[in-house]
Formats: sequence, C-alpha cells, structure tokens
Amino acid sequence: MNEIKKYFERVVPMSDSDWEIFSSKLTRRAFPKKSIILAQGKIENYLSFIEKGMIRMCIPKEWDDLTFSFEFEGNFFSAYSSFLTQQPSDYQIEAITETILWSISHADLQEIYSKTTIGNTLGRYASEGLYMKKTKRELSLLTKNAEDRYLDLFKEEPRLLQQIPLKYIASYIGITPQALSRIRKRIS
Amino acid sequence: MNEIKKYFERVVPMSDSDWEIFSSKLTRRAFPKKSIILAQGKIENYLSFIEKGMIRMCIPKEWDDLTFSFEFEGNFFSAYSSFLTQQPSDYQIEAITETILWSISHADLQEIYSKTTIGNTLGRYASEGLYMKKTKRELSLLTKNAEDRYLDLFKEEPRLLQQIPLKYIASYIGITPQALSRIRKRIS
DNA sequence: CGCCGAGTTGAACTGAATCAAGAAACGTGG
DNA sequence: CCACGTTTCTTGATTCAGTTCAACTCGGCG
Repeated sequence: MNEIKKYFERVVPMSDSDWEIFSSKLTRRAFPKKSIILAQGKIENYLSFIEKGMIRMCIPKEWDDLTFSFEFEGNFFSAYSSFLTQQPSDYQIEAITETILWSISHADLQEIYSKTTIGNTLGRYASEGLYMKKTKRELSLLTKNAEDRYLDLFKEEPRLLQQIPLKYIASYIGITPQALSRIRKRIS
Repeated sequence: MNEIKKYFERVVPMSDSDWEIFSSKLTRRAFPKKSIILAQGKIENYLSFIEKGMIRMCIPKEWDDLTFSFEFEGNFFSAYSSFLTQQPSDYQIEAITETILWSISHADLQEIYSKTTIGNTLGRYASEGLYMKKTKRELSLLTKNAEDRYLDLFKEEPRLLQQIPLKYIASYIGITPQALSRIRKRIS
C-alpha cells in the first residue's frame, strides 16, 4: 500500500493527515487470472491501484473482442467515463494474470475531494494523464504501421508482452492475430 | 455571447451572479480565414467559444500536416493539454474560415474556479467530453474503414464538409487526399 | 486420451499508399 | 480584370500491408 503513497508523491506532496484520510478508504481486492473485474454494462464504482498483476480494458462484443488498453503494477485505472458519470460502462475490465488491487469507491472519493485539497489536484492529474495517453495512441494509429506500433508497445513494456496472449496484443494494435504472428516472425 | 450562457445551461444551471463573473472575463477575438490562432510550440492561454466560423487542430510537421480535430460554431475548444499544464503546445490551431471567438484566459479561469462553484463542474464536464470524443475516435480508427469514417463525419457535420479542404478531411480520417477523392467519387 | 483454444503458416484477395501527370480553383500582382 | 504561378483536386498504374479463409501444430486441461 506504501506504493500508492509513493505514486501520489511523484505528483504532489501529501500530508500525513491527507494520507490518513485517503488510505482509510482503500479496500484490498484480489482477482484470479482471466476473471472479470468489471463486466460490460455495469457501473464502475472504483478507482483502483494495481499492487500486483495486470489488467486489460476491452469491448468483448465489438469486432470480436477489442482491447483498448493494458494497465500494469504501480498504476491507477478505472472505467473512467462510467466512474465519472455513474452510467453503465461500455468497457469491460479483465484480470490477465492474478491481480491484487487497492480500490476506493466513488462515494468515498467524493468525500476525499471535499475533505482534502489535494483530491482535486490528483483527480485532474488523472484525467490529464488519460487524455494524453489517448492522444498519443491516436497519433500512433494515424501515422504508424502495425510493426512500429508493436515495437513501441514492446519498448514500453517488454516484460509484459511475454505474459499477454498474442490475440489481445493484436487487437490493441489494431490488426489480426495472424498479422501479428507474421510481424513477430519477421523481426525476430 | 448569449449562446455561451445557453451552452452552459445545457450542462448545469447558472445563477446571474455566476454568469456576471464569467462573462466579465470574456474577450472577443477575430481571426481571418487561414490564420493561425495558436502556433505549435506556443503555450495555450485561452479556453475559447466559437461564435462564428470553424477551426482545426493539427500538427503541421507530422507526416506533412496531420489534422486531429475540427470544431465548429457553438462549441468550446482549447489546446487542452497545453492549457492545463501551461507547457508549449504540440498542436497548432488554425481558422479554416473567418472565425470569431470569445476567450477566457487561464488566469481568469482559475479565478472563476475559486469564486464560483460551477467552475469545477464545467471544467470536469469539458475534460469528460474531450476524453469521450477521443475514445469514440479511437474505436472508429480501430474498427472502421476509411469510407465509413468519412460517412460518419459527413453525417455529423454535413454543412461543413463543403467548406473544409479535402486534404484536411483526408488527414483527419487518416488517409491520403487521393484515396478520399476516390471514395467521394465512388459514393456520389 | 482426446479435445479445444491459441498460435503459426500459406495463398489469394483487397483497401489504401505511392508515384506520376494532368485539370481545376485560387490568390496575387501587373 | 486578366495572366500567371501555386496549390488543390482528380485520375491512372503499380505496389504493399494487412485481411480473409483454411489447414495444421502445439500445449494445457477435463
């Protein structure tokens, strides 16, 4: 759980009392490999920090299961739109490996927003980060070919690509599993 | 300027005093056709409402000028990342036609955030909207072909496609001008 | 043991890029 | 207001990345 405090303090200094308020709201949640953390159509009630494991966000029905993002140890995630609007989520969140989360509920987070000054800073930082990540992906999809997108992903998260099924990576990159298989063969 | 109040009130009710505070900070800015509203590398100082005209956000150097979005009359825009972080903008903003904006500066907006309760609501609403727009575009780029993306754009904003140079639309869709020319021919 | 999902490989096909050249529209100066 | 050069758009021919369909292999699990 100490990892979470470190994460915050990379962004903004946090007083002991702020941390006290925040950490008291955290709930530990564990998910086995391949389990569903948030089903499509459900309302996202949590903002979660990944202590261990990795997850993917996807739309299972779209184009035979489309992956939109992966998240790994030491990062926050949420089905952001659903969490903010409290409407059913278009996206599904799945645990790729066994995963341990520290989660804060929507209601508790609102309370933190009202009780601490850093709440809003962190919230804005989160939304900025998400936005910029999407922007980067947009640029990549528009200007790069599949091979370059694969290499970019590999460069960022080499350790993970070992553990993630090829078909998920392919759908994230925006190509078929066959095409990715050929790319891997070509570059190795 | 009354359009702006209407815009806000679609989102959240606004008291007269809130509106008074807000509107007193608005500056009218006019730009001729093809002029640069914000050059790449400059820091975005404004959040702007389009009273008249249309703009596009682009990266002029990337892949020979890549268009990321269009914005039209009755909407807000900003080089969002630059505005929030007050760092130089990767994007350039250009007036496609003659354009009239009502703009609020970064400093004034901070003041409004502190003076009114709706400021934060509106700010969050703006970032949500931007995020969801990007998400929609991501899905479109991953699952649809160029022709469908063109038809989608046409469906949303038919009046505009007349006025926007084909090459900008092509780069927004993610194809070459030649390919878009052929698509237009095919579907007409 | 046998099955089933995941990955690999091959062959044919297709949407879009690229290269190239001509036509139309546009703006600027004489 | 026309003439010129420049930019934008169109059209054709060729090439290429990635899809689709199909068959085969491998590893894990009931």
